[in-house]
Amino acid sequence: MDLERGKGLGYLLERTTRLVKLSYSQAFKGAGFDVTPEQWVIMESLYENPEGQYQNELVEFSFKDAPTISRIIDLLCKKGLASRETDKSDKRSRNVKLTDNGRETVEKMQPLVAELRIKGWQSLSDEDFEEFVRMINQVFENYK
Amino acid sequence: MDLERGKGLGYLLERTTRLVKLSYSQAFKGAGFDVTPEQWVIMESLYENPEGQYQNELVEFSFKDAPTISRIIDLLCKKGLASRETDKSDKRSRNVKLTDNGRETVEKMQPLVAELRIKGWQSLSDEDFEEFVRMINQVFENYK
DNA sequence: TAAATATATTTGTCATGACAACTAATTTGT
DNA sequence: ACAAATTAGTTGTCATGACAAATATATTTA
Repeated sequence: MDLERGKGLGYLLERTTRLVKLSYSQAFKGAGFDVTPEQWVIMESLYENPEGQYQNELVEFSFKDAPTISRIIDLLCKKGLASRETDKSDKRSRNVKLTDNGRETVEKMQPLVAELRIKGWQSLSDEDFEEFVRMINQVFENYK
Repeated sequence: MDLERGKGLGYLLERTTRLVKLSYSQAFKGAGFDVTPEQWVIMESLYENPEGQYQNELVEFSFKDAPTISRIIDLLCKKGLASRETDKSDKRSRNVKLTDNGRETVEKMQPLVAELRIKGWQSLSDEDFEEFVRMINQVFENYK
């Protein structure tokens, strides 16, 4: 890589992340799923939490801000993939759950996502994976 | 990192990239520079190419699409940091250059950017850097 | 050379993401 | 108990980014 052009880490991270997202996005669309990668991440989290999650939990989990999460959930609800219910004991909170349709969609998408994840690691070893996770998390900590 | 939650590579890349961009963005703002990280990347490229660059060159360099680049340049021009001139021999092409003010701004920002780049690599060795570049570029190739 | 293609850029639309400001509900401090 | 502070979520605004479609100019090809 041509790092002498001074583009540095941010450039590498940014263009790769953009490509990964694009790849997921096109694969989803190509397989007939009207779901963005961002929506997928939320759906996966909801799938693993069948009792539902409060929006602030999703905010914490995703490192995105509350408005962003609010709008992603708006879209999931509009598409009938998730539902929102005001909490009985704290009327500020809204519990988000997948609908039956949402759960089915996650299950149908899982094999495709598994494939895409494998694709990303081609030509990289298990050790590489661990190293990569260590380093990217160090970078994350460095900017936190 | 809690990878068993199935978030995979995309999640790691995405949240880290978002944080890096946020960190740059806030540092720029805090230092009084009204420049986004995306605008900075373009400005840096233009600084290294004083003869100017055509928008399609910037598209290729950045891996972004033409509309995105067109709009980033709109903003740079609006802020008086860059200028656009229709090419004499090919009236479709527009040559983009930094203005004097744009060049000065780059020079003033450079030390801050250097600091931020160092910050990102804290606790990581030179070998780490090389490994990281190798791996992230492999991931990039895997999705290309 | 005229018609078909290709290229460079722009405009429109939508989703994401950051920030500020707002509403509504809950908790704290006195 | 009540005013102040905190918390959960929403709405507005702007920049970025992807995609589709449009415009304008160049190039190719029949």
